[in-house]
Amino acid sequence: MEQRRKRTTYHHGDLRAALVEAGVELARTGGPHAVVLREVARVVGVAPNSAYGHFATLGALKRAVAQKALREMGGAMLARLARFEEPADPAEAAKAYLREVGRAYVRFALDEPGLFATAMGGDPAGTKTPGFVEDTADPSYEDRPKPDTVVLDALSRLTEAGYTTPGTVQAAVMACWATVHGLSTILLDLQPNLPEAERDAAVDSALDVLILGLTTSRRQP
Amino acid sequence: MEQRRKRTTYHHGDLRAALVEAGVELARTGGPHAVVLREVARVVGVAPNSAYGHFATLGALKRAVAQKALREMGGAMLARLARFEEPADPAEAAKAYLREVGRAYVRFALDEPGLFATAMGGDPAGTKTPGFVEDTADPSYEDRPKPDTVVLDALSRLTEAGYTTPGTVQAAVMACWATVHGLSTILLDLQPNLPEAERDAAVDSALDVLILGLTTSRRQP
DNA sequence: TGTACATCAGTGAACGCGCGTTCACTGATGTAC
DNA sequence: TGTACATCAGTGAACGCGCGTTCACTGATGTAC
Repeated sequence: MEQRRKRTTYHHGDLRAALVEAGVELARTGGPHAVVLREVARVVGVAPNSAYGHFATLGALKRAVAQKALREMGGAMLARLARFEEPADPAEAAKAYLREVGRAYVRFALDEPGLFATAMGGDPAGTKTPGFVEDTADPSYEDRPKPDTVVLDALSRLTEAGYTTPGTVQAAVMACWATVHGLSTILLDLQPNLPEAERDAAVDSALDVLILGLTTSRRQP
Repeated sequence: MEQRRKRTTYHHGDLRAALVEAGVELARTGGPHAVVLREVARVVGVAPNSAYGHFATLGALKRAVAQKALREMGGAMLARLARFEEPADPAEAAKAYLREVGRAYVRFALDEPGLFATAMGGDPAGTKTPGFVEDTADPSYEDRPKPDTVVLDALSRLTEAGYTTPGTVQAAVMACWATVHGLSTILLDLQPNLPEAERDAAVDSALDVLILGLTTSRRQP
């Protein structure tokens, strides 16, 4: 809590980025609630008010932190998916890929609960911030999609495999998202003490139901 | 914020219940974050420290409030379900009932976002409270199940209708819960501005996928 | 190459706030005789 | 029925805390000549 970096130069160099980065680390440990202006400044080793040169308000800083957390989640999912070996059969591959995307989503939530809550937490009582550019074009974002992009990608593969028609993708997205997001928040907030084995079984069986529902024709045979 | 009730007697009568009730009302309006000891006391019209006669700590009060919110959710779901007209065919009835349970869950979340967040919010930084009975046997709770009981009930009806085998109920619970809870949190936190029509469509199609997945045999035909 | 000066980036001190919790207390209540 | 007194339930004032934000400032930087 009182770790602070030494600094030799008077000018920092890139204080804005340092503030956001410190905010992300605080969020990682303690969730969005832990992103507190004075603590962020303390970690960076800078006066409490120096953030006002770069952010109009704490809310603006928190929004930047949330953006970064969201991208870190997308990046983590992508990294895991890169290691995924696809089945030969394209239909099976599409299903297995979607399952893996679901697992990756939940895994990030469980591994990084603070960042997950920060990324997903709604607008954290932040007000509008006129005068400051909100969605900074951070070059480090480019290889890191938002998680919903990853989910969408998996669904379009399912469509290509002939399972869902393009018209129903919209609906399928919500079903997928609800399942993985629901699993994540339930396991984190409501069932935090579930043994690991049961947890994994719950995730897999919920994904079973999801994929079965997505790949079964709407008209019963 | 500064509404306070007048009180004629020095002794309150049932201050404990009044504090919890005031807490629930604050949670209804502003979520768990709004349940603040001094504000609760203010609303009841009592000294800020008087709560310590009934709760060891703010955390204990918040936990009581969360319990009550959870029961209010269960009650609201039950009230809606009582108005539900079942199809004649028992298999269809079981499916339609589950769908209605899902709708009731999400509806409560959308209608009472503050209470929903309070009921579902994990342990809100509250510590253990030795010396105080935690799960008070409040008689007003008896007709109000917890929401998960309602979901479980719907699933056992599905089992009776021959859709799921008793062994897979555990798994089915998680799939259901994830869908309805995920829908709720997504629509509240991540997509708060979705038009009502699209929102309802999203809920229904996600429930479609869920029910289809639950009622389709695991082995593809 | 060296100096003057405008601009920039971070500082130091202070503000007012609402919070949870503590302490010693006092007014009201109910029971015993 | 009336009084004494122990118990109970809420009080008043204060504590120390960390917060977001403001103000006038000063040290460092870069550009013009």
